[in-house]
Amino acid sequence: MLTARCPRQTAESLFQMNILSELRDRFRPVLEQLTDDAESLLEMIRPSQDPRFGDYQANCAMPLGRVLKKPPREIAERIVSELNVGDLCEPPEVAGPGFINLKLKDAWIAKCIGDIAGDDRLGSEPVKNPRHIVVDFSSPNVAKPMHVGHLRSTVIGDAIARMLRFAGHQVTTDNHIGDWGTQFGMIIYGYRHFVDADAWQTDPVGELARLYRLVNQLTEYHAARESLPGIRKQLEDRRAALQQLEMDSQADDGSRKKQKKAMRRQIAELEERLQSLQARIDAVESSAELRNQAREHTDIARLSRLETSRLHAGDPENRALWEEFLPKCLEALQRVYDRLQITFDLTRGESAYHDELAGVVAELKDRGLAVDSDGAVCVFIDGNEAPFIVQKTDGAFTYATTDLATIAWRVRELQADEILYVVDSRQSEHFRLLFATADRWLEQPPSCRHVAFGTVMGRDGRPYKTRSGDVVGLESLLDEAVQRARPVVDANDDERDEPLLTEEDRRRVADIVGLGGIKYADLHHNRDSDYVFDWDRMLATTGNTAAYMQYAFARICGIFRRLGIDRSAVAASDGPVLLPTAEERTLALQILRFSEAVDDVLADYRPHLMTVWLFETAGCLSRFYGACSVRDAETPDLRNSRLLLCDLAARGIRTGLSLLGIETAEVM
RNA sequence: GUCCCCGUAGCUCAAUUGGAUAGAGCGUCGGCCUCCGGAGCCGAAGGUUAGAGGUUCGAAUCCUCUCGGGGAUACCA
Repeated sequence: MLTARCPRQTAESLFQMNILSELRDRFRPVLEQLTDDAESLLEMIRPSQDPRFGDYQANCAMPLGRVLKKPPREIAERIVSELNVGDLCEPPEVAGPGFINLKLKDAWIAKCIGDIAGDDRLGSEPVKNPRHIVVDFSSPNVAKPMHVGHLRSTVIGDAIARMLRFAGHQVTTDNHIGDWGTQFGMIIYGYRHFVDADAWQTDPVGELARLYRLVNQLTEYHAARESLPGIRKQLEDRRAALQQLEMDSQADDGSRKKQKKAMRRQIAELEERLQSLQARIDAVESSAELRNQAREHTDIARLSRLETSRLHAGDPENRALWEEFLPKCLEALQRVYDRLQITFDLTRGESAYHDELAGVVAELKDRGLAVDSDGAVCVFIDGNEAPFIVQKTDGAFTYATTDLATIAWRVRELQADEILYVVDSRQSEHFRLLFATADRWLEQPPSCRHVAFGTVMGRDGRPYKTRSGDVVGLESLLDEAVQRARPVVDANDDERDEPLLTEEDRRRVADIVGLGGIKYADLHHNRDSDYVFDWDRMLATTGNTAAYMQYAFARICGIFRRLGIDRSAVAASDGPVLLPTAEERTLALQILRFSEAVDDVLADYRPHLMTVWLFETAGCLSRFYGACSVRDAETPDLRNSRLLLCDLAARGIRTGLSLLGIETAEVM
């Protein structure tokens, strides 16, 4: 099996190397003769799950059989007889109820490998109709320190933005930070009453975080004390009711059983709430200082809300404090983003839209979309019980109003075609109402999409917290990741006869492995399921992890280094692509599927489909190593061909990881 | 109460959105090799896809009900 490599493609002559698209192009004219709706049937051409059924399969004969009222096998035979795929496939086979199985010719795979050998995009073609897509992600509240909850939005949003950009879309990443909300009133109040002047001088951001936590704690303390008697009463009532029910009913019928069950659950919930309220109260009362502060600031909740509304009303002193606090908060955020290598084109927080909110509400009312209801201004969307509140009884606007103003701005100023919100799935109702409102309000509403994701859980199956029950700060999380990655890096290098890494190298590699591990663990889960945060699995050197993938890359680099061969020289050389073994063929085909992986991710914004490709590629690579020696290849051509496969696999892995925001190291 | 999501191997997750015999990793057990980076490769065990009906050539996936878990639910963002 031997095929001459095509002449190098120039950068200008972009070509397509997407097997699925190619096959669909071949099927299209045939299917168009049979039906008006060829496109939906073309979707049914897909990679085979089982290699026994070839490389790809077309499942369109069965549904077509129903429409045309003919046996599906007969239709499949007809499609096959009219299909022109002789240059790329072995003769197609019809199997089962009417599956058409397609096996690619080795020669064609080899030719395609030759075509993409010099291509940095591995044959992934930029989209023909680029759109302007705003990706709204991360969006922390500035006065509060970032925590593990912000990680998913940040990592998933960044990966999606990178891939959209790679695919050729115009992308604007926008960090819609919370820089105008109630938390600012809280730190203003805290600053006025509790600031530690020395701490403020040396570590302003840390001091602001402390002030926020303090005010929050005191506020919750008073709220807890206030609600405690009510909860106790409820609990007693429930317990009494349950007892009554148990005495009344000798014979349990179904509904009574259910009632009791519901009651027990309510009791358990109340007990839990009572416990956590009590813990909050105890935390304050066990410290003399906090006890005093609580006594002196009984009205803290109302007063800090007042600070917020003063800020919004333009009070010069509060405004000055805000101006002073904000840059320091942004700096702290930037530190985290720098470490994660995440950038935003825009950081337009809520404050940027403040002046437009009154206009938004007025316009909604004029258009009859918003109405007064119980003193608040609301938009009601059919089919939703909950209102979309754009102005509260006290006259303040809500995040609903801000989000509407933001959409309008993005359409007006950015000419955005599409907006993606990478936000926790718990906010899906908000977005449903937001999008429905925007659709009715704007003349040319953009296409909006809530890219939702689940909660980060601990190993106990509950939301990830520290042992004391606090949320985990993001910076300490990143520190721990790097710290845990270091022994893994050390162990690998120490095993060598001659260690390759300097102290500085090791630090850098630990950074890459640790931070990559955190990102990869998040991204390799289907985004809408909750996922369990587990250090050991995250940094494992086996299995579907960043470390394993980074290792696969470094291993190839090591082979080239040991053989004294420059990788770029291999990609640029002209020589035949040879695929004599099953392992070489499988690896080659897998490499050609890179562009499918990019398409799959973007079809529904699911980065985990890229990790699937990466993991399968690494698997193909390992099997290839086992079966095919590069160094001891029988002929120079074969060796060169194998080097080319190695180089392409390495570049595929590096590119795939980089689209997920994950780095690689040539030596690790 | 209403609405939304979920339930797949011991554990963590997939399953190309209705396709063929439900797949990986970890863990367990058993093999391989003087192995270019073994962080490897091959194999085994492990499943009534929570349960019951239904739709059709075909269901983990769609519909109905039951059980179990989570979330949202009028002025926090």
